[in-house]
Amino acid sequence: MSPRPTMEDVAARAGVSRALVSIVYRNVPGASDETRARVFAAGDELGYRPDHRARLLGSRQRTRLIGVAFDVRYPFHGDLVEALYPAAESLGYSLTLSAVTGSRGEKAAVQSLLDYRCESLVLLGPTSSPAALSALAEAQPTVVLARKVRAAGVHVVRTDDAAGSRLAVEHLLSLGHTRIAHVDGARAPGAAERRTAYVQTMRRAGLTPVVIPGGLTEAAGATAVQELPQDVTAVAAFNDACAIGLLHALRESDRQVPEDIALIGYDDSTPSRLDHIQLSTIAQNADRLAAAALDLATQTDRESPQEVITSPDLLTRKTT
Amino acid sequence: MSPRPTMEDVAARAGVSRALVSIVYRNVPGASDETRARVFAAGDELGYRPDHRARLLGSRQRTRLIGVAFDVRYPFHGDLVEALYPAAESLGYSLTLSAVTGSRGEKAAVQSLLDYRCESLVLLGPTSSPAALSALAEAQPTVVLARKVRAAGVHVVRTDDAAGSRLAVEHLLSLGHTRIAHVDGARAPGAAERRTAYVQTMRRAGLTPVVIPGGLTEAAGATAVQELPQDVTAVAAFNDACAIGLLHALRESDRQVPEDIALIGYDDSTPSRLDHIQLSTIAQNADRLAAAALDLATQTDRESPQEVITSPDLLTRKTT
DNA sequence: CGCTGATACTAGAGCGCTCTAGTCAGGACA
DNA sequence: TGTCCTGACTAGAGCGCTCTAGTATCAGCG
Repeated sequence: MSPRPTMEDVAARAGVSRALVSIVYRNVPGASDETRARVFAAGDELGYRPDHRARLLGSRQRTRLIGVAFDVRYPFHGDLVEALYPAAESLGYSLTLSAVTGSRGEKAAVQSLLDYRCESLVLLGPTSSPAALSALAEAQPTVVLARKVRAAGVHVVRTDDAAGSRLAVEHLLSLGHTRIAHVDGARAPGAAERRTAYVQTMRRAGLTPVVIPGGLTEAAGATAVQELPQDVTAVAAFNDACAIGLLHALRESDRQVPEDIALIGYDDSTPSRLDHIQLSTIAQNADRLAAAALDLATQTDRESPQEVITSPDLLTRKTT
Repeated sequence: MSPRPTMEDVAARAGVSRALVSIVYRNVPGASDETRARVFAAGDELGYRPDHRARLLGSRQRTRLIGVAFDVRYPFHGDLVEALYPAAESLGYSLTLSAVTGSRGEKAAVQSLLDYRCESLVLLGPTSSPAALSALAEAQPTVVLARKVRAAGVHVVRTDDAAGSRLAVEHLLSLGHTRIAHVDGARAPGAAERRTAYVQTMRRAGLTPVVIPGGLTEAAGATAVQELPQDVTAVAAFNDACAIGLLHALRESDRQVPEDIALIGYDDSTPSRLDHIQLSTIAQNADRLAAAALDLATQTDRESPQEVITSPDLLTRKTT
């Protein structure tokens, strides 16, 4: 295993100084096109790649590194990470990931990001206290993605729960439904907003809201079916899991979806896409969220922590 | 934003040299207990954390850094990453992650790991060619996790598909089934091994194997139901998706699972755990895989690339 | 002919660590 | 007294870069 070539090696081979190689590889002005080509050729021949660590160490102020903490257990975090990469690249930043797992807490994940001296932090659905988040924000720009929090100095990017709920109800209304129930998410984050938006949208349409206590699990959805008034023709559920529970309970009691009852979920989770489920749902737009998060993360003006709220999208599948 | 404290700051505050602070923080011999305590106290007061980048740069040969490339789209990769963290820690290594996404290929992911000068590479279910993998293995120990490949110099850690298939069939046999069919995975990776093991296990039990062409999607499973002989009382499917397709098609044709037909999948995927599915399945043991992968990754003797095959576990839920 | 101002390039310090090769004090021993 | 440890600590080079402050060369110009 021969040691990897360094700038020195490339410089020697190209017959220039180390500094010039640096100039060429950083793509900054100060070298002729001819020399650039020669340096790159030498680098390629040696299989040279700049050492990221040394590069970061050397660059005085800006590391152009953004730390991302995500939870491996949430598929949606995967979608966000996927969207964050190109967003970071287009801003000239690179990403370093740190996973939160069952056995590795958020604190450990964030700490390892800080050890890499990230310029800013993007935390996906963090569960830390507002105080802990504020403490992080003091040292570097910190963006909370996909969770609603109020913490001093912390930027927040999330989707508009009220708008999503409205979207779901309006979709059902546009399909001609008038007896629309909402199975709520109890005290889950976002449940209150979705419930309120449902009620308001119904009222605005001159209809009577019917809120049925639910929860964020399939079991909760299945139980809620028993509370469903007979005349209800459509249900907007708090989330996909709840909707799927409803779906199966309805099918078991021989009610056809969407013929007898239309059903819409919330989240666009993986199960919602299964062939035999094909749940209509509300999707958060990962690309928009990612772009907004990185915009805030790279914003140097640290005066005003911001809250960016993006609107979700309606995904009609086969249950409406 | 005051710059983060460095070793110099800690040294000054503790009244010792920078080198001694290094000794203390690396937890190596060469400092008295009393001084250790004083240095740590000074560090804590300043909120000092060693700079990971500088640490890696400075340490001549060994970076004790393992690069992990995973695909954000596979929940199982999340399980593996989760298992890798503690495994790495117990060996005194740290992990750096790089995600493969729809828009970010394996090559880019691996390249960024190499830019961090990882000592070795662990690739989760890589799709690169054996030649490309071999090329990587020339520069540093490379472990392919959860994919069967033959590439020169590359370590492979995977679960034993044949054993898993055998486990599934033996489970059905132990339940008293004798007419057991296998819905296969066509040309999917692992399908041949699982099919062969099924056939052998059946023959060894003196039974006639029934292999039905399937695939790795729900649709494939649903279609396979039509090919199912009437007298079959149990099915071992290629994977969970296929089994779930079977499950729904069976239910639609009013056949009860497990009463009329028992069903077992393979993978322990998220949908298999859903309340109304509760699919019995074969699970890969992430902890064992992770431990074996890191064992190989940190093995300095590079003479013999190894293949470690761990055995999977049977998970009985409600379909058998 | 010197002066200005590019452009192309280089020397060398410095980033925050690790690590080798020390120094220094004190104790054991002859 | 001198020699040889040993344990505690330090000086300083070096890791592979970046970046400031240069130098060298040349064209243009009065």
